[in-house]
Amino acid sequence: MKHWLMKTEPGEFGIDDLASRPNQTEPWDGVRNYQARNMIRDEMKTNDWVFIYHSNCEMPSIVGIARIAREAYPDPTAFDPQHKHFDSSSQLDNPRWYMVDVQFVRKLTRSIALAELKGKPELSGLALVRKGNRLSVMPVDEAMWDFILSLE
DNA sequence: GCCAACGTTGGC
DNA sequence: GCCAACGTTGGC
Repeated sequence: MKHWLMKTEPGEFGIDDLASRPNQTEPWDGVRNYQARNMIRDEMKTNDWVFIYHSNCEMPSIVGIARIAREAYPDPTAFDPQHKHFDSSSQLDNPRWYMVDVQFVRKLTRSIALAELKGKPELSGLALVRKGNRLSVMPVDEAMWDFILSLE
């Protein structure tokens, strides 16, 4: 069982939006970064745990927990010329971009801010706290996962 | 294959 | 809104 962190902008689609979806589940479309794509396509498995992280907002924070509800399948928004995330180089018979379905589990009892995470030596290896990090999907060591939950 | 230009991410 | 960091593009 792997552990992950996935970023989302609460102004676009936040943890509360996820919780209010049918089955509390949402296709995590729009990932257009190869490193993130490779993890989504090749490594994420059903029932893997996910931290939901709010980025690009007043207080960037880990806000909740989700699980992988469906393993990788082609991201249809890449095929739709009308869509914001359209990519003409992704072909139906050779999809370039993939997505998973993510299901809400629970919100944290308190949001844990990036600023707080940055101060923890236990998390120095976490990609999220490293300067210039732009990955929207990243693995989280089990030890770090447990440590972050202990801050709750 | 190099690298400058450009676009995007995302904290602050 | 600013800007550093980083990824992608495309000319050569």
